[in-house]
Parts: sequence; C-alpha cells; structure tokens
Amino acid sequence: MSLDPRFSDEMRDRLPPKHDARWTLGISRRESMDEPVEKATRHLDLAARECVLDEGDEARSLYVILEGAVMLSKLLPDGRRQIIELLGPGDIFGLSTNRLSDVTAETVLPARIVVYDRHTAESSAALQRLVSERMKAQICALHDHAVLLGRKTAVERVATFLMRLVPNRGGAGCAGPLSERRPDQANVRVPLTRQEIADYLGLTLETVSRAFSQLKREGFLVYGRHDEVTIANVCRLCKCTGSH
Amino acid sequence: MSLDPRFSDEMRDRLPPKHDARWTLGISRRESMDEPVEKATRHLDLAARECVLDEGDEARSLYVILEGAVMLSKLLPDGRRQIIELLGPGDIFGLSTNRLSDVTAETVLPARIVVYDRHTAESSAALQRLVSERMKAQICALHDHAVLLGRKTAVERVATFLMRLVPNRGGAGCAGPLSERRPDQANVRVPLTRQEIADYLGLTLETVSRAFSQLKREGFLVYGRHDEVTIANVCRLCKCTGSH
DNA sequence: CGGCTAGTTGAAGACACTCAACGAGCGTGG
DNA sequence: CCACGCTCGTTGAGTGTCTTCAACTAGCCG
Repeated sequence: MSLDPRFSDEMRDRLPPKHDARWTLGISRRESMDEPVEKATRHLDLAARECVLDEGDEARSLYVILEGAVMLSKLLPDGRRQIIELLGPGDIFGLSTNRLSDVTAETVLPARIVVYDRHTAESSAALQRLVSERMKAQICALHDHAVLLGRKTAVERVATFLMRLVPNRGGAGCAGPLSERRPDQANVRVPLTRQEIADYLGLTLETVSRAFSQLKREGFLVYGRHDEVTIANVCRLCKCTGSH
Repeated sequence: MSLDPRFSDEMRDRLPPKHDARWTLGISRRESMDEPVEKATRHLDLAARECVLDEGDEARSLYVILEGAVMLSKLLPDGRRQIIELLGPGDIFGLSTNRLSDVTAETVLPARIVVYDRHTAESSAALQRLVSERMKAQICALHDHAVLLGRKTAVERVATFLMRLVPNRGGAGCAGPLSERRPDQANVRVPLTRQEIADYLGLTLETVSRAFSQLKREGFLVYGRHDEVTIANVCRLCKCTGSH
C-alpha cells in the first residue's frame, strides 16, 4: 500500500482523467473545502487555464477556492513573468490594499470558486476568520518561496516544488516515512507545463527540464504516463531541497 | 524646495546622526505610528541589530512597530540567508499559523515596538483591523519581491531597492517628479550593509557593490558621507528597476 | 600605530540562460 | 489511414551573468 490510497497505483488507472477534484495540487493539503455559510455573490465553475482576474482589474471581492487550483502571477512590462503563488482548496485571493488587483489569477486545474463582495466578506465573522487564517498561511508560504527564489539552486528549486505536490510531507507537519520496510514512494501529478514551473521557480523552461532529467537520471523520479511522476523515495528527495 | 523637507540638503547636515526616528527605511511611507489604544503586554525599545524573535521561537504575540525598522529573515541549514521583508512603522510581525515563528526578526534601526498577547490581539476590533490591513499590504510587498527575486537582474534589483528608500515614489501612489524645472533629486540613507542588501536581494555582497558602482559610474547616484546616497534623478532611476 | 570591519575591484570559474535542433504526443483534415 | 501542423518536452553547444576567491583601501577605535 502506498502512502495515500488516493495515489495508489491500483486506483490511478481507474480515476477519471482530469476533471477529478481528487487531483489538486496537494498544496493546501486537502481535496476540497466546504462552502462557507454566507450567501455568495457568485459561483464560478471553471475549466483549467481560465483567467479569473487580471493584474490591474478592479478587485472588490473575496474569492474562495472550493476545489481545484489557481495560480497568481505578475508580469513585467517586457514580458518576464513570475508565478507568485499556487493556491488550492480553502485558499483565498482577490484582496488588495487599494481596490485594484496586484496579480493575475488563472486556474491551473478545473476549479470551483465562490465570490463574496467586499461588504459580505467584511461583515461575516466566519469569513473574517477564514481570511485571517489563510493570509497568515499565505505569508508563510511566500516567506518560504522567497528563500527558494533568492537562495536555492535549480535542482533544489525543482525538488522543493515536487515535495509540495506530495500531500502531508515536507512541510512543518511532515508525517515522515510511513513504514521502515516499505519504500517511501509517492505518485504525484504535475499539472503545470515546464514553462509554468519555470515561471514559478524563477528559472527557464530548459533549466527546469534539465533538473527533472537529472533527478530522473539519478533515480529520484520515474516518469509515468501523461503528467504523472513517481517519487522513488520522498525522504531522499526531501534532502535535495536544501531545506533539510 | 526638494521633494520632502525631511530630506532636503539644507536640513540634512543639521540632523542628529543615527538615532533619529525620522530616518526610517521609507518603506511604510510614514515616520512613526500612534500606539493602538489597547493595553500592550510589553514595550520594547531596541537599538539597531537587536534580535526580537528567532526562527523557531514560540510566537504567541503580535508585534507592532511604532518607530524604526525591522528585518525578517530565514536561514537554510548550510547558512545561506534570505532577508524576507523590511518592515517599518505600522507594520506587524510575529503571527504564524502554528505557534512557532517561521522567521527571525531583527532591528535594522533603533526601534520602538509594542507587543500584544494573542488573546488581546484577537479580541480587539481595532487591532484586528490593523492586522488585516497590514497583512494585505505585506502580501502585496511579498508579491513584488517575488518578481524581483525570480526575474530581475542585479542592477534592476538594486535600483528597485533604492527606489523603496525614497518616500512617496516608485510605488502605486508615486507622486511623479514634483516640478519640471527642479532636478528630481532625493537623498536617502541606506542603513543596511552590503551583505544585508545582498541577502535581501538574493545576490552576493560583491554583486551588490558592483551594481552600486555601476549606478554611480553612470551618474544615477552620488555617494554622500556615511551611508547617505543622493539619487540624481528619481524618475530616471525608476526606469532601471525593470518595473516601468 | 595596529587591528578590525565594511566596501571596492579584479580575475577566474560555475551555473543558468540563449539559441537551436529534434522528438513525442495529439488533433485535424485530406 | 497517414500526413501535417501544433504544442510541449528534451538535449546540445555556446554565451553571459553572477559567484567565488582574493587582494587592497578607507574609516574607526583602542
């Protein structure tokens, strides 16, 4: 039995291909989230690679991701792009100090999102708690990401990225290898293109590809079909992240 | 008359050297902040380079900076350091999802800081508003910084850093050059060492030094005494940041 | 004066980037 | 059915930017 029944070999082939909520980015460590009780202004049901919000758009709403994944990115005038955050179920976006969004938000996976207007968001205690909780978590994630962008090598960045895709591992609440006897494997899906990973990790797509190849060559990874990757030994990969 | 009377040539020489609250990092665009009404658990009155909180310390309190500047940093196990955020009056820190601080906090300038325990912070509406407001602003700043770390060249990073030191310029609320006839000058103090700037910008101290030298050679900067620098033309420097 | 720290500058090297070719997978249309 | 075009990923060769290592200077304090 592998780490998580959701990702076991036996089940993998039986899973519907893309449109399954079980395939999240593994980032927020849950598959989906219950909808907050307040009446939402709107519900969004989006396919992958749909734009939710553009940098500079008016942003007077609170967006809560129920299912799927969203990426936030920023562009420099000459076209250089940085993907800032990858968000999953329970995460929020759309808030900003002034009334304009400072980032572009696009879906990475098919996503269900609820939208609350500013007034509803601010007058609901439950939503305020959610917002406060999630902002703290996002700030922590941004801190880690700053270390990655400022100080890590290409292979360390890619290893760190892959570790994020493994549920319940690598973070503060790392479960550790489940059993001594079983190989510490994990199957993950990488729903981002090399270009997107590169823009997230502050690299070029070629460098990302080379880092993947190197990890594969050295036995850390085995490519599956489509965008599936098997991490041969999660603990060993974790040692490549520079953080441990 | 220069942009801001605090930074005019005429006044500069008369100012007391370091221990003046007027010399903030210019980051939060204000000199100091009124103390929130709630009764604080503690008051801290710190010199420069004092440690407030270590990565991994218990963090059950909310820290509010009234005056001065604080830097948040993280270390990798092999000693690589990334300075994550530079905070000024009005900014907060110490919050984290779990009960441990994810960053180290040290003063950059002499600082006055008030500390509220978790319970006080959570039960005061005024403090909650402050926290929410500041967290949003910090997330925006972290987004910008991710772009810098992921996508900007060394000179662009240093130029962006210098622009942050100029009050009311470069950001969303950039005032623009004040007058057509006057040179668009600004005098700033750079209270960080080259090593600290390097750790903030994801570079080495030599690269930072070379970028400063290049900007000086090309007439963007004139070195003053101590850690003072004159930006010959703020608008022109802003074009070196890659953001405009 | 000597010792210390901070900053500058040069030379050589490493790591990631750029440019380019090529291959796999997939949908379209003849 | 296969050819075709398209996107995405891989890999190689050469280049460039930033790093590393090292020497040297300026300022400060005892």
